Amino acid sequence: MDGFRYPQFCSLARAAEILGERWTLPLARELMVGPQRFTDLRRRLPGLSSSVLATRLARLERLGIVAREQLPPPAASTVYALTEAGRGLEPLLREAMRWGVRFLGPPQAGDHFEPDWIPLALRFLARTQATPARSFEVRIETGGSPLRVHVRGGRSGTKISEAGPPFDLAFSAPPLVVLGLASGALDGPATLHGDAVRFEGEPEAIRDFPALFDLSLPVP
Amino acid sequence: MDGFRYPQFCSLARAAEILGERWTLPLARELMVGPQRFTDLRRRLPGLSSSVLATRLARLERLGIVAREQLPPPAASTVYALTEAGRGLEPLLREAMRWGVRFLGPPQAGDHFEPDWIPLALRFLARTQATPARSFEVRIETGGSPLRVHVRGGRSGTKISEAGPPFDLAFSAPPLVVLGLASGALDGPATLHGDAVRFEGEPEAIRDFPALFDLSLPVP
DNA sequence: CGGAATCCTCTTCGATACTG
DNA sequence: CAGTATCGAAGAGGATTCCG
Repeated sequence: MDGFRYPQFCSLARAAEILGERWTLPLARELMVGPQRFTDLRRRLPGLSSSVLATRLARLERLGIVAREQLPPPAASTVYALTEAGRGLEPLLREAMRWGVRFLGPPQAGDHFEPDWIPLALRFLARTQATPARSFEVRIETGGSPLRVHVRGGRSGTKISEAGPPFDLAFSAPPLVVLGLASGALDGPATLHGDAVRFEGEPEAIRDFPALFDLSLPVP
Repeated sequence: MDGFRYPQFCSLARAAEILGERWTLPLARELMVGPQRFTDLRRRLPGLSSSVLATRLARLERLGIVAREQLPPPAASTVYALTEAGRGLEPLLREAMRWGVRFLGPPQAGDHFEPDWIPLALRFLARTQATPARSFEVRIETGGSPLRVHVRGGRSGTKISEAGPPFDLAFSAPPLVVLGLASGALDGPATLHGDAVRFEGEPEAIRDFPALFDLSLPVP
């Protein structure tokens, strides 16, 4: 009842027993964005049935990777959040996301997409070696209030933070355009001056933007 | 026929599709040790049937993660080796191994164990922050010829290499004793002077050995 | 909203046996 | 040695329904 067991004395096998179940990795990614309600998770993971979701959450809770929390009265509801052990998955998810980029390819019909995957991806795919000393405020248009991410290159790699600090260039674009700019799949200057994007600051800075990330997408 | 597909435009989902199948992660770990024959893999992964192994290898080969190679005439035989993309799994496996340590626990009856997992684990679990400037030659007793690993602490983290360079302390021990010493689960000085271990050099250096690794096992 | 319970289908696993 | 072929059993997945 507690999943498959690899008969091996190896910590990688233990990790694989937990994470190797279907949907567990995408589920962990969603929780990495922030605490979510059961219904949020169902919406964000189309194809995942409620019974399987309940099973996965129960197991992760039992293992101490996820914890339920009660939201304060106004919005009284249960949310699922990562525990310490769950947040410890970040390096693993980061490397999985990096490795998977080579298999990403262009979006397929029916593929789901969440705007707030972009801030997560920028965080996970930020270069850790020296990058150009440029700073950006990226505003991701979601339909609702834009997500804001501050991106700063530097000697010790790219740093991602909440919006706020000064910037060379701020630009506002739809999620997939941000991804295209970060990967270099879209031509920076042309896109910046196109209809879909608004910006303020130094437009030339956009040329350095892709260098801040480890993200090379096959051009669609 | 090509496995489950998560309907998501996300590189983590692509990685999960490939690595989420049963046995794939342990299989990748075995290939990370070095190229292996079909039969080697069956022996090293008890419980994995030949048909499933063949299926996994075929898929990984099709995806360009594993390649067959022919050994030169004397030992004419096929081996499976990681390609570039396969070797690119190292950071992911490293983080999975690190994360899984918290679930490792003591060996269970029936758990399989390969001596050469120890060099791999030392490599993957080496600390990346500053560690004590001590160097060790670790000789892992396998029953056959000992595996040798050179471990050196320093300002930029622990470095693992083939045996060779000078050392403060060299010691020879069975695999699980090496693991116990690295994790701190075994008392260094007592173990070193016990029956199971032979050493040369500065015995006091053993006290610094656990500090060179990110490995804290729950004491059995 | 947040699940638990059912039911049914479809994989997939693992064992075994067999072959070049 | 390096697989393929076959097969029965188990389990996972998905849809749906119902309930607090």
